[in-house]
Amino acid sequence: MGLIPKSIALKYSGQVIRVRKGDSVFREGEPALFFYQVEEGSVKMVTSSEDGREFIQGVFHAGESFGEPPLFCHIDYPATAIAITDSHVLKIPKDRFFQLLQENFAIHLRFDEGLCQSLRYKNMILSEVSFHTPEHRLQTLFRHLRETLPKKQGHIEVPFTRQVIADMIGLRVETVIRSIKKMESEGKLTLKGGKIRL
Amino acid sequence: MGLIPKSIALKYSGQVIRVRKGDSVFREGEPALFFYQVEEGSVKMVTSSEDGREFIQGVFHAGESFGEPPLFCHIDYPATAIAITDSHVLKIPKDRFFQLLQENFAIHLRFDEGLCQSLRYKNMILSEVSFHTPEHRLQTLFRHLRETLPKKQGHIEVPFTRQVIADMIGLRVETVIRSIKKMESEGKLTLKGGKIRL
DNA sequence: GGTTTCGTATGATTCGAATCATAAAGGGCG
DNA sequence: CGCCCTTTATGATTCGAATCATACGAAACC
Repeated sequence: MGLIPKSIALKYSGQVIRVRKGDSVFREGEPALFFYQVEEGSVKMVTSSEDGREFIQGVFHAGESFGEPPLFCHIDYPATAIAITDSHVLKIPKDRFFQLLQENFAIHLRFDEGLCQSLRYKNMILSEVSFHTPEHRLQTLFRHLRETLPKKQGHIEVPFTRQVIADMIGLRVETVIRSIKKMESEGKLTLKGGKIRL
Repeated sequence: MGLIPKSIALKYSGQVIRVRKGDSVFREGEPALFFYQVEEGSVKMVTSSEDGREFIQGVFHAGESFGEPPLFCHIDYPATAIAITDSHVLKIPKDRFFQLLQENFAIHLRFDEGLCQSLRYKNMILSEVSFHTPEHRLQTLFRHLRETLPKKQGHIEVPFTRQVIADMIGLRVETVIRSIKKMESEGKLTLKGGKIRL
C-alpha cells in the first residue's frame, strides 16, 4: 500500500529521510521543491497565528502524501510540516515527480484520489467549525477517525491528546476535555486511563 | 481560458446545460456521474445543517470546475451545487472524463492545479474560522477576492451579499454588517450604495 | 404606482466557549 | 524511588458573537 511504491520512487530519484519527533520536514515560507510521502510514523501540517496558537490542517500516516498544493500552484509553503513521532519520509524532486505522474497514469489517478480525500476532510471540518457545537464537532471527527484508523479488537483508541484534538477542530483544550467527559457520562464513548476509546 | 477547452470537451461527450438562478446542478446524496465546469455565470457549493443554516464551500466562476472529489473517491455528493446566476455548465460523463485526463497530460496537470487551489482556499478559510475575529476573517476573504476576481478601474466590487459572505466564513449577517461598517469607518474599504469596494 | 420582498442597518439581550486559575494524575527518566 | 514535565481535570469569570426585535431603503412584481 501507499500511494507510490518504493520501487517506483527509486526510479525517479526518490529518497527516504529520517525525521525526529518534533522536527520539521519543511516550514512555512520555504519554496516547494519536493513531493513528500510518509513511509513510517506520522506528520502533522500546521499553520500558526500571530499569537502562537496553532491549527492542525491535517495528520498524515504511513502511505499518505502531504504538501502537494504548493507543488502544483508554484507557491511557497503556506504551512509547516512537523513529525509527531520519529518518522521516515519519502521525498521526490518536483520535476521528477511530474515525470513520474506522466508515465504512470494509474498512480496519477490515485494521487488525485488522495487530493480529493483531503478536500472532503476539509469540507467536513469546515462546516463543523463554522456552525456546530463542540460536541457535534467531536462526534464528526470521531466518526471520521473510526472510518480512517485501523481498529483493533472492535474498538479504536484515539491516538491524539486533547490538545491535538482541540487544534484540529478549532477549540480550546478545556472545552475538549469538558465535552469528552460529558460524552463519556452519556455513554457515547469510553475512557480508559485518559485514552479515548470509540 | 478555462480548464477544458470546449473543442476538446466535445470529443469526450461533453455537453453544455443551462441552469437557472437558484436551480441545482446536483444535490447532496446523489451519485457522482459527471465532471462539471462553469462556462458562464456562477455556481455555489453548499452544505446545510439540520436547522437550515448553510455553509458555502465555494463559489465557482466561468472556467472553473467543481464537484470533483466524489468522482475520484467514488462516493455520493456530500454537498449541493446551486447556480447563483443563470449559468451554462459543461458536463462530461465520468468514464469519458477519466479517458480525457489519460490522453491529455497537460490538462490533467492543470486539473490538479485546480484541486490544489481549492485546497489552499479551504486551508485559509479553515484557520480563519477556527481562530480569528470576524474582522480578520473578512480581511482575509477580501484579500483573496482581490487576488482572484478581475478588477475594473483600480478597484473591486464584491459580487456577494452580506448574507453570502456570512455563509462563506461562518458568521451571521448582522456580524458581517457590523464589521463591514466598522471597517468602512476605519477606511479599510468603501461602501458605494450598499456595494463593497476594495 | 403601490405593494411585496429582499438586503442592509442598528439596538438590546442572552449564552456559551474562551480565558484565567489551580490542582491532580500520569509518564519518562536520572 | 522521587522529581519533573506533560496531560487531564474542574471551577469561576469574562467577553463577544449569536440571537431577538425592529426599521428602513431599494429593487422586483403585478
